[in-house]
Amino acid sequence: MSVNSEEFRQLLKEKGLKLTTQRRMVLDVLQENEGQHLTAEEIHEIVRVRCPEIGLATVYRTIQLLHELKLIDKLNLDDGYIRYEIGKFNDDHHHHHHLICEVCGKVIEVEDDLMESIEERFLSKYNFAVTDHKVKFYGICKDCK
Amino acid sequence: MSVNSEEFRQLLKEKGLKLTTQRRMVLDVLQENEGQHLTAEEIHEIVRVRCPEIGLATVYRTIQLLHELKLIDKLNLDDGYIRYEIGKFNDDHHHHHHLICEVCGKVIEVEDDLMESIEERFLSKYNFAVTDHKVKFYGICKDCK
DNA sequence: ATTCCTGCAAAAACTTTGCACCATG
DNA sequence: CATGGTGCAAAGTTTTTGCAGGAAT
Repeated sequence: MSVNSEEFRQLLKEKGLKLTTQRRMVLDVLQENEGQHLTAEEIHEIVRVRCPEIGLATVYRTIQLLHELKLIDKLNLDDGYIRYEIGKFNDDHHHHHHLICEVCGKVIEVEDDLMESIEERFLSKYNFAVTDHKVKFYGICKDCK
Repeated sequence: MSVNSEEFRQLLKEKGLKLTTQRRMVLDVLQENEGQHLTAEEIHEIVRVRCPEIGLATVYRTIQLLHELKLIDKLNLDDGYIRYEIGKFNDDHHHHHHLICEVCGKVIEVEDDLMESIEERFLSKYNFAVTDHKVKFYGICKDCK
């Protein structure tokens, strides 16, 4: 499920990169906060508890790296921040979507593969081979009705 | 299809706002560039051809206003810009999705209502009433294969 | 040792705000 | 002529970059 230090070191090695305390800690924070949608600033604040000297720039650089390594997923909830979460699609493309309540702003995560039939249709209709998707549904959650 | 000056004036009046040359021109540009995904800066440059004295700040303010009036649609292609396009969902919720090619970056627009069955499912499964959605599919287009 | 990384501060990029003057209704 | 809008410039935010010192292999 989660990536241990040796696996991480190996992934970095393939790109000629090194495993540093800072990289390990940023990944740890993301892994420990699965299901959260954290901004760079939020990640920085959490990491700083254990590693007070870490700079925000390093967090930004690490986040980009983790995204390139496909360890984390980027998402945009239209609030002016880019948010990140640990990638759940490591285990065989099990995507999830976000239901965003327009009243309370709550974000509900949904695991669902219903999108697959649509993706097949795009292949036959437009000859476009979908490899990933990002879906946001806006609406009203059960508590706000 | 497109919003004329009187309709626009009426929409503004309901909010106690005035119809100005600048607002009319920004809306014109968006309407004339249907299918494009324009940034504030791009809109500014196009409007400036006809109205050289318009300021970028006015474009930003107008864009926000048009979005509140639901005349334009906001979209994010993860390139660091917020982009806008004339809303096609005026005519009875006929949404469209974006197919983004990971090789050439081309954005293909797709009109499709296949999402409806999924939305119905969210209602029964999560009691979440979807009112809107934003969908981006990433993949490889036919030209890049 | 060499190469890569980090922290800091400065810069960049995008967007918002304040204010005096101007335009609309 | 009252109210709201505009342009400009300044300030705000979020993110990126340059560089000298520090850490990893």
